[in-house]
Order: sequence, then structure tokens, then C-alpha cells
Amino acid sequence: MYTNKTVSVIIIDDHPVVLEGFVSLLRNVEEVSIAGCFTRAAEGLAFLSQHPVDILLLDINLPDRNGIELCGEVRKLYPGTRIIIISNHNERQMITRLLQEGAAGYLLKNASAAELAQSIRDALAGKLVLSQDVQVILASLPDREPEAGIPRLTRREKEILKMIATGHTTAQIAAQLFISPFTVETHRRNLMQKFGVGNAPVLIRVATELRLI
Amino acid sequence: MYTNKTVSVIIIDDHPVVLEGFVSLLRNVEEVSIAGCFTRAAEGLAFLSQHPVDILLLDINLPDRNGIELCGEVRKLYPGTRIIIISNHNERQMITRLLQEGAAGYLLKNASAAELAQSIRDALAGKLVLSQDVQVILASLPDREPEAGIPRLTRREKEILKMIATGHTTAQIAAQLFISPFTVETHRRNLMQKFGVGNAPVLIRVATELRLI
DNA sequence: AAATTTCTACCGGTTTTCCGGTATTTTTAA
DNA sequence: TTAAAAATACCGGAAAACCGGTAGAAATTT
Repeated sequence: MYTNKTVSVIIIDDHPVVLEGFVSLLRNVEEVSIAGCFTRAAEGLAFLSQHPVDILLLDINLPDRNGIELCGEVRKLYPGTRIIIISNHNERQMITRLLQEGAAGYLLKNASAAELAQSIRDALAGKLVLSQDVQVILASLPDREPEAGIPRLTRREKEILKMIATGHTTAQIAAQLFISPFTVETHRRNLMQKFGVGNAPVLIRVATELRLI
Repeated sequence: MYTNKTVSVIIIDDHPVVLEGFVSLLRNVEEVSIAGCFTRAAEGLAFLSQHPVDILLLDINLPDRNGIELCGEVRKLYPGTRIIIISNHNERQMITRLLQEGAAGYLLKNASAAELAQSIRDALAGKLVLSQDVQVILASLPDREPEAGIPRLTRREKEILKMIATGHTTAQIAAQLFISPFTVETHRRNLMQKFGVGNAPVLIRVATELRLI
């Protein structure tokens, strides 16, 4: 399949210097031709609608779109495009989430240059691509009950989570949302339970680290 | 040597792909010779102790050291080295803090390749280097009273901050540090005051966002 | 040596959170 | 149209946090 033909790759990452880095890295991989580099999801999508590409290197943190959603969307719109995630997030939850979303690989930005280059080559061969660190993470906890994943929060929970993070007390939240303080407390407890933490400060730290706030 | 005008540069950034990007970018700047690339603060410091360099491109988020402290330390140890910060943090506080710490420039990673290259050239000329976005940020709020900056925390405060962030209660912290709960509470209050926040969840969010935890 | 900062410690009182429950209504998905 | 999920609400009691103080000892800096 990939024998005779060069493989087209586009990269979406909001850091130009990272784009530059990948372009430089991929110069050493002859089969690859870089069809485009984009710092915004919208630009990348626009390009995709015009030109089919074989591989999409996708950063999760984009200025204009959530990388998780974007991954699923691209997957649906262009099933022929293999998506490889380039991310800083080394949380197991994030990785599995993206893979569920249809990503063909997950690389950490702190992977070595050699490793990244090799990963791209592996991707060309159709392999599932995971950088070393990622493999270690996935291998570590066999997905027991500890942290099942990034908790799925309801609309209300997200709302209340943000208000906690900005310093509102239960009473204040209740007043602002026109609901009973008891209700807020219930949500608060559910939040802590979902995150598997014991008090609000940890809840907020974890949520902040997961960029859920 | 060949020419006295060659300027030696080293780069410390925990993302190899970013290093690669800078190397690639700086290939176009003839006066520059890259003396080394490091993904850890310790490696960079080791190199510096052996070879004087003219410019240090320094990422704030390092695996083994806090970039802010590192900046100050390098500044003190090697006054001849100009330090240019390469960061993702676009908070005014962070920028001013680093500049106070002796940085000769502050660039955002999302700056364009052209802008980065030009910035390096400016740095060679001895200018204070700030990327476009950074200039806008600094120009925006003339440093009113709102948030003076990133609070300077004492050793004890950092320690307690981390323990709060990991779910320890005042009593637990006191027991672990062999000090009185009253003392812990005092530190806790001082922390909140320094950050200008009213409760622990916000404290932890802000500290997390500023990567102080 | 003097000044400043940091760390330490205490008190009383108020507010808020946390935990153990239970339980109905509304919305959403199968 | 049923399940299931989400949102709502309540209670009491214990634990923890927050506030406004004050203040001495120890370390650091000047």
C-alpha cells in the first residue's frame, strides 16, 4: 500500500517552533512529504476538506478547539487519515480517552527526537504508535477501579466545579444558580467521589491539571 | 577561532522536538553556533560550568528544576550569559517575575518562526527581547494594584502549599512537620494572603496554574 | 550589631465543608 | 415506553477551615 508512494502528512500544533521541529525531524524520513503545517484547528480542517492526507499529527492543546473532540471529528469525516496525537498529557486517562476517540497513536512531546522519528515510520507501516513513556503508563495500572478515567461530568457538575475553583462557597453557588444549598452539596460530593479525592483543594488541583476548569 | 563574532547559544527545554525546532530555526542565523541542547536543568548547568556561553534559551517548565529559580541562579553564577525565556505562560505576573529575575528576554512558544528568529538576532545585538504577544501583555495593564505578581513563597510555605494540594489537612500537616497546627494555620493564611485569595480551592487552582505545585 | 524576614505559637469565635444517610422529580437514553 | 442518569432536596453531626487578632524565637540580611 505505502510502497511506491510518498505519504502525505500534516501537522496541527499551536507552537510554530514545534512545527519547525517536526518538519526538521521528518526531513530524515524520505517516504514522508509534509503537506501542511497549521497552528489552528480550523486551518487544518479547511485543508483536510480540500486535500486528503494520510497522517495527521495533532496536538491536543489548540487555541480554537478541544483536541479530543477534534480527533473524533476528523476520524469520522476522514476515516482514511491516521491521527497521531502529540501531547504533553501523560495521564493514563487522557491517553485512553484519545485512543477511544480513534487516534492511531499517542506520543509525548518529551519523547526523544529519535523516538519520534521512529514512531512516524511505524505509523507509516500501519502500527499503533505509542511512545515509550506512554507504553509504560498504559502498562502500569491495568485499568482497575482506581481512576477509571477522566471523570465524565454532567453539565451541572462542571458548572459547580468552576464556581468552586473561583472561590464560591456552597451558599453562594446555591444563590447564584437558584437551587438549594443541599443540592450544591450533593453535587460537590459527587464531584469529589468521581475524582476519587477527599476535599476541595485536591479536587481543584486535579481538575486544573486535567484542564477541566 | 574562525571569527570572533560567532555567538554561542545553548538551549534548555524538556521537549526534544522543540530543541530540534530551534536548532532548525537557528541554522538560518549565521552568527549563531549552538553549543548544546539539554532537556534537563542539571545537564545545562553542568555544561555551563565548563563552557561559558553567550546566550541561554531557557524553558520555564523543566522536569528537574523550577525555571524561575534556575534563571536567577544562572544569572548570579554566570553574569555574562544572557538568558532568554521560552515559555507558554502568558500571564503578566510570570513575565515580570522572570524579567526581575534577570532574564534578558521573554518569548512565547506560540510566536511565529520568523519572530523567534528575529528575536534571537535582536538578542545578539543586546536588546531586551520580548515577543509581540508579550509586549501586548506588558502594555495592557500598567501594573495597577490588582495582582502584584507571582508571590515569593518561603520554603515552609511552598512545603505546606504542596501538602494542601495533595489533600492534607492542617492537623495532618502539623503532625508530619512536627509543628503546631496553629503554625500551619498561620502559614495557610499567609499563603492565601500572598495569593490574594479567600479559600484553599482557589489558592490551589492559582498555584497549579502558575506551576508552583 | 541591627534590622528584617521567617518560623513559630496561641485564642476564641464563626463559617464552611465533609460525611453518613435518604428520596423525589426531571431529563435522557435504550 | 421503560430504564437509567441527572438534578433536585433534606437532616444532623463532626471535622475542618477561616478570621482577626497577638507575639516571641530563630534565621537571614544588611
